Amino acid sequence: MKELKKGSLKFVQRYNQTLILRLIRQRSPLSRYELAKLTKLSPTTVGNAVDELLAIGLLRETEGASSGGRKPRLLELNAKGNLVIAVGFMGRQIALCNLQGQILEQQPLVFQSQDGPQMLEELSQQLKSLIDSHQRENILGIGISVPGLVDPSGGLVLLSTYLGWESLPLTPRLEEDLGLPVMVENDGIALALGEKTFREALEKEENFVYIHAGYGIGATVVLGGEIQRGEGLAGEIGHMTIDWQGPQCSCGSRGCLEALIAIPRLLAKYQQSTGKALTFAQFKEKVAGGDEKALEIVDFAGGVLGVGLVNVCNLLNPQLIVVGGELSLLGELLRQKLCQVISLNGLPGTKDVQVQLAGPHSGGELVGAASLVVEKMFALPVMS
Amino acid sequence: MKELKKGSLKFVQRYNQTLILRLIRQRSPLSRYELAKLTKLSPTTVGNAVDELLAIGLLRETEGASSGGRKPRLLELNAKGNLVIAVGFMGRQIALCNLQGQILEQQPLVFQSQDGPQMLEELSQQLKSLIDSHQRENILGIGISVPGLVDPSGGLVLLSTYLGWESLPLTPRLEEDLGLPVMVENDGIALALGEKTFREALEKEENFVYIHAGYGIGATVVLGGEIQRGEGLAGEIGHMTIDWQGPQCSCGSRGCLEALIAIPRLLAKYQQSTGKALTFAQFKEKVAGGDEKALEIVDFAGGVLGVGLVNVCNLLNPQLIVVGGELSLLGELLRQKLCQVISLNGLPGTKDVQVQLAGPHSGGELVGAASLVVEKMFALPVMS
DNA sequence: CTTTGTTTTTCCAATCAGTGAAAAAAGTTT
DNA sequence: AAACTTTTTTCACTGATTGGAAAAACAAAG
Repeated sequence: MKELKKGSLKFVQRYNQTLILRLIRQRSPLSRYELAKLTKLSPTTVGNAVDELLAIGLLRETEGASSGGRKPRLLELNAKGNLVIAVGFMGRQIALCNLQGQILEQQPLVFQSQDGPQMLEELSQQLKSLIDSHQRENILGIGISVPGLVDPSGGLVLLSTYLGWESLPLTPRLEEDLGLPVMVENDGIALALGEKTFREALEKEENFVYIHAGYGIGATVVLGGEIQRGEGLAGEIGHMTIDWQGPQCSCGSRGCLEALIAIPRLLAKYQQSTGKALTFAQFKEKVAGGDEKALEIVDFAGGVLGVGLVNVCNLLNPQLIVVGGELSLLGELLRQKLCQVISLNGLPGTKDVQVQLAGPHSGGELVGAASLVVEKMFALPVMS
Repeated sequence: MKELKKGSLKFVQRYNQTLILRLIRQRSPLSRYELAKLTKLSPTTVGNAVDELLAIGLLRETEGASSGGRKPRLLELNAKGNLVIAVGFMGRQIALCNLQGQILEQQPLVFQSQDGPQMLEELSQQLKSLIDSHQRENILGIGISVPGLVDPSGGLVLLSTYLGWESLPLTPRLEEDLGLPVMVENDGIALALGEKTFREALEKEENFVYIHAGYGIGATVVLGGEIQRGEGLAGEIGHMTIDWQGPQCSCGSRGCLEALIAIPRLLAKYQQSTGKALTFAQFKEKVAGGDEKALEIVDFAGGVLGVGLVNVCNLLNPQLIVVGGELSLLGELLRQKLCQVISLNGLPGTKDVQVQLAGPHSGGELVGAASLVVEKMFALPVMS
């Protein structure tokens, strides 16, 4: 049974306050009067909650135009005074974002030392100088996206071969150094959370799957508006069996998605049929240039990934699939093949799924990292 | 964005009341004193909530033994005074259950008329006589499990080819006739909900997948303690592609789970290799009798279903998989093959999943139907 | 310029759920 | 019978929401 906590009056207050905050994010600017109508809370309650949010500095008040009566005092997010630092270890970038997930400032994350735990010291230094160049009190927190296995609640990086980290208490150390809240997440989850957080303001997509396809293939599953982690390791779509008697995969199974269409496999396939060994960047150019063999391989990749997506759709029936990762750089061609396979092989009900590529507009790692902190601000409280 | 409702004081009260009710279900009998300690609510609050629950008749008070002080007045569920009627259209049975999901009385559901909407009238009659033979005020509601497409919130059966129903307003009609709350669900979901509801009292399994494998193959996904319906049609695991270039399936894809191991396929396979056409019941006996060809086919079915389960585990990483449906009658042999495939082909983290057969102990359709009503009683309220 | 009407915000008394401590009740043990 | 324990009830208090009324601020009409 879920660990259940008692309900209290304080909880109701925090809940309603968050409700108001979310409403303002979604449809700002709003007056107290409008908020009261929308939430069906009493004017008093709205007034008190707003006063508090103003005092904390989360909201900002501006004058509105009268529509024949007293001028409304419009409320909106105080974007300037609420900043978030985003750290992306995949792309080795660091950025300053606002609450809407817009990047205000960006700089590369550079390390003198080799990969390993000692990077932490340098990271801390670089963060410190970024914090000091702005007002510390305007910074809400720091979100970090790390490729690897992460324990977000403890703030640990359990294992990141890419960075040479193992059981590194990232969050506690930085929090002590910097005196600001710090949150870590796996890069895939951060990406999906970024999509969810900053899309939520616009539309309601409670059920979607974010696919990261590149050198490996993973997925992040969001159902009922919640990221689903299962017992901690959900989303390993890369080792889904598509071809029961297909080629052996490193995982022990046969015909896994990854064994068929991870980037190294595609490049190998290209080399097999043409004799040319390419990097992925070169391959991408071939595709853009209309190279026949390359297009064939994109078609193949789309076909296989499409079958994988059909499997996912049949099982979870999401409203949206976002395809990110390097493979998504292959562009519209890939997307169309995916849609084609889905509409051909999907079940009647499940194939109305939208397929989108996570283009540059779609945030990326830094926005995902920022969303770790932003989500907290707008998350409805749970009983405590 | 989720439709958000305001928080109110009344909500807190209802929430805490439910909290107490759930605690009593889980660890009854409990005294008010113990409840206050467990919930960390004040004695006053617990006292008031319990008084109300007693007044409604949901709880019962008994005398406890003193441990050196005043005798505790122990509280437990008032099982006798809170009954639920369960209707299972798959097995055509009707039953009277208590809040723990135990079946107290069971009778076949018989119809004079042919399949079709007119069955409803007869159902209503039979329910009426069952209600009249007990005290109406002791009956909390009626839960109905229907094979087919169901809209539970509207109480409609959208389509059930098996029963010859289409767009039938089942719930509204019965509620009008009988004056009791009625709930419908798809049979697969009801089964899974039954597992969830009556297991919750014992252990916490928030992430599990219920597989119904028989003439068709479906799944019900429970993540974070919530049944996941996606956009309405989740769980169609039967058309998951396992063998990319395998045999054509009726759905348009190739090598679907159903195309490989639905019961008709298994029987056909048996006929192919032995020339004998069997019913499933006969096939089951062959298996029990140790018939070599039959065992081979069970092994095959387990192998294929196992791959499907690995795919599910990799994606969702559940804690438990319950295999129900006719195929589960093949017993331990099948289960062991499934476990074997999972431990061979699963990823390191995801293969600690438990696999259980939904044996007769595991409730079944009627318990699932009953759980529709019971769940409502113990569900934590949401803001309204 | 004043009056009237509208829109928005603030104020106020009332309600109601939860709190914590103390009293009361009901036992057991010495 | 007295002392101690355990459990329940009582009571005065806090604090969040409520709904209505008053006040504030403004536009348009007279």
